Amino acid sequence: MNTVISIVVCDDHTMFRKSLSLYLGTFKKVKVLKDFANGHGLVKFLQHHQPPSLVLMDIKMPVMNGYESTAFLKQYYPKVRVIAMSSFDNELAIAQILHMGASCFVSKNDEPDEICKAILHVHQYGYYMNKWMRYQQKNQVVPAMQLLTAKEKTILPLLCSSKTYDEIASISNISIKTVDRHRDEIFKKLNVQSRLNLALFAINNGIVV
Amino acid sequence: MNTVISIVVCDDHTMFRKSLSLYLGTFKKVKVLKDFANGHGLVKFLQHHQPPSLVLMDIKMPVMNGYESTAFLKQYYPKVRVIAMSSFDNELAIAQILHMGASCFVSKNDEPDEICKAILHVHQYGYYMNKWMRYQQKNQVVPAMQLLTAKEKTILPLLCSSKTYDEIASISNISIKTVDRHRDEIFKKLNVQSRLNLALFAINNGIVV
DNA sequence: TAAAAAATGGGGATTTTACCTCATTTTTTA
DNA sequence: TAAAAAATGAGGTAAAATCCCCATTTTTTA
Repeated sequence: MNTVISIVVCDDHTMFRKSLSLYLGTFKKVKVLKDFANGHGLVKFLQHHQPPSLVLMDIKMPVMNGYESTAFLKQYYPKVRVIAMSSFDNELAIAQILHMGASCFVSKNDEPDEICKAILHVHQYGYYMNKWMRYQQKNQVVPAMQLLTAKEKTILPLLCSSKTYDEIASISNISIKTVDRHRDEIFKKLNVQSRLNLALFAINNGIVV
Repeated sequence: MNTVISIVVCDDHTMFRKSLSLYLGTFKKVKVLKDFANGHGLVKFLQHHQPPSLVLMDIKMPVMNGYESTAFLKQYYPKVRVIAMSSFDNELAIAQILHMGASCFVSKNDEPDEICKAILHVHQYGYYMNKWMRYQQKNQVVPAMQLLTAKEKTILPLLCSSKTYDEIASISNISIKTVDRHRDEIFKKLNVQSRLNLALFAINNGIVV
């Protein structure tokens, strides 16, 4: 293929996003169409522009994170390939973003060269087997958030804040006892024993910011 | 001045570090000597090489973080200017790194152009007044860690883990009651009401990883 | 439409945290 | 060396969190 690969970069850190875009732009085969601080910018862009062939997607972003953005793309623009990026090389987070429809994952701790290979390979073959993908395939990792029910997912971020159960119950319009039950289930499913532990886990997985 | 500004970049994210280095290398006035994943790499480098005139220093890094690395540079290589960088634009963290001896702070959310200006200005005048520095000067921010005593600093990360007071006491070789007292003081000084709150604060300040 | 899963919430017990007061010893600093 | 700061720890209380049990209603799925 000699066509230029059009790319959009989504990452909340301007300096990273811009310098990576500049770097990628030095390759003849790649053209960075646009870059956004979160998925929302991309969504608005797609309303009036042709979609790129590929999106480099950070996982942890404000407003609209990588999980939501990837799910959106897969629903409305299924042909757009997504390569997920993250600074936390957490197997559950990787499993989650792949489950949302990402074609590949690269770590921000990888060499920049790795992302070039990923771009070229994903564009040509639809996948790229690096160490992260091999690990996922070998260990059949189940994404943590998959284990949680809809209600549990809404309770989770509240448990990761300094709100009391009283406040969480009030915000969620349910009784403290129900919050209690949901907490029980979440703890069991994610294998933690305290809200502090849960918060550390959630931060580590990009589930809460 | 027409001399080339020699720079070292310290940041644990390879992809960011490398692509930023490539970007900075495109400027005639700047030469990126070397880049490291943490302060320890820089320390080893300085044992056998001439120091750079400037270091771009991430705050949150494993092994040897930005605070420690800046303090080290100021003690043994006081002529080397440090520009601190971070993804969390936390005023207390900025105050802390400036207190350790950094000449300027730039956020990873700033435009890449901002770092160029900072480099040129710090190299020429020793300082660069951007919005972060203005805020610090205007509000006379006192770095949080400054408020804590030595013992409190050692207890802090333990409080941010899921250890019980029993375990913390055992690890620290003091009674639970003493842990209790230290916790009291830390909470008051940092104005938090729970360990979960403390952990979120500490993560947000790059105090714990 | 029947079965399964999810969401709801009451009762109750134990543990852990949070927050006081007070006092002694050790270390640091002026 | 005297004063100040830091580290130590006891006693006690109230609140919050953790972890069980149980059952009913609602929603989803096969």
